[in-house]
Amino acid sequence: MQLTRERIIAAAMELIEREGVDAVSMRRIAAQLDSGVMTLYNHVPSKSALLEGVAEQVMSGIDFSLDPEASWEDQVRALARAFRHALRAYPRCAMVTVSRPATSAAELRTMEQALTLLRSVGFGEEDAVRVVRMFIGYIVGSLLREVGVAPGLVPQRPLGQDQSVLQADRVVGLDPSEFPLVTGMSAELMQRDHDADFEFGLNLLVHAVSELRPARAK
Amino acid sequence: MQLTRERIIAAAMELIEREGVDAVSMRRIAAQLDSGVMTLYNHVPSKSALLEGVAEQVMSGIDFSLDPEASWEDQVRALARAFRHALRAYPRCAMVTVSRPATSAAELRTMEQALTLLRSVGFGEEDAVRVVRMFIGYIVGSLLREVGVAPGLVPQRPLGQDQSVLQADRVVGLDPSEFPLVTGMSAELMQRDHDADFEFGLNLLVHAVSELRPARAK
DNA sequence: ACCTGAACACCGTTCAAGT
DNA sequence: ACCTGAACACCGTTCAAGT
Repeated sequence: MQLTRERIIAAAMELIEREGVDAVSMRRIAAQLDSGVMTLYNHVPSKSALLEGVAEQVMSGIDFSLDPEASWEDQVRALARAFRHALRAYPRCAMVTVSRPATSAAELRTMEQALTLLRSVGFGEEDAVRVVRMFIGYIVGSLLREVGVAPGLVPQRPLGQDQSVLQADRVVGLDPSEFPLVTGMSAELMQRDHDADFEFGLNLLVHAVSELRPARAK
Repeated sequence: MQLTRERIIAAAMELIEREGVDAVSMRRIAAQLDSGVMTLYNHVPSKSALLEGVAEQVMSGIDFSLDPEASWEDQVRALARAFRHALRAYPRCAMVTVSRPATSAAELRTMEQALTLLRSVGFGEEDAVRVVRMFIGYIVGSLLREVGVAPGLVPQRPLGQDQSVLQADRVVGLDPSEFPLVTGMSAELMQRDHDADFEFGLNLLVHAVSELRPARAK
């Protein structure tokens, strides 16, 4: 089968999801595709360009279809959920995506869509940008934690079977007198309904933003 | 001069800030400390343990001193700012920090402090955890973008002089008919007052959380 | 146009050996 | 207790050579 940029990106994404970014090497991808290492370079200029392709692939998974009948708050919610949904489809690839500058068309489309929505309901340029950034910050930050790589205690079953990740469950073993709440609430902290948590924060944000709007809208 | 864990971590942090995480290698750190590579392993068990040390160092920079006279909203704000402040002191090391599970005492202390504050003003266990996570999500997500590695358009002068980062300025060159707002607002999008942006979102969040509280407080 | 092996300048870490 | 060089099994990428 012919080697293509698409197949190479797909192989990289598979490998990232299965073993993590650190396991990705041009040599391993080539092996997986039954080709020589150097063959990859006929379709992809470098490893970092390949990872950029992965990022673009992840972001192109965002479903932008909005219900124009819905309230603008619901449209904001839908957009935020679509972003989150695309990232969650490939959690480890999503980490790669949010760890590099956004330059691809797929990434900019998200920004464009969000700005359009906010401008259309009366937000000024400056506030529109700030609100979008706040939502992106929240969505990305939540996902980082959820995937188990950010502050806030490691939350769930690890994605891989690496011991390095498994050992993260050691909230037990903390000094309860130093961390009474963390130890006492470890059940709360460890096993979470991430979707419910996300909706909780999303509602707070939408509510906050919705209170902000009328004051500035013409 | 004697080699110590502290000196090794400090050298790693310097290297990370100057050239980025990818430039960090045990060999380069050793060279910088005028020692053999293997000497490092007498003080640090592995490279990944070394990076965990970096993360702990970053998190230990959080200043937890709160004014007990202040309103709880102001205390929440102060805590959020202290977290952000510590991360911004070493932006590239902060990226390393938020990219790995939080297990160190310094990291857990942040969670403990935040939970204590929220519980003391009447939030239930579940809401306290959710609120803290929302703030962490926002702070971390904002910083990711601000440092220039997350979606939302590359914002500022790159930290290093690498061409790979410099080329990120190419919002010019986009098709204005496809991205009218992004291209039209590129000035807004590119040069930002990050502190003002952060305070903007922080205020919205605090306001949202403050509206949530009375409904549940006893 | 597409493929490729050899080679180069790097990695992290094990091990056996030094003081 | 602390240090270290050689060696091993890896990297990404250049280059010259093949079809």
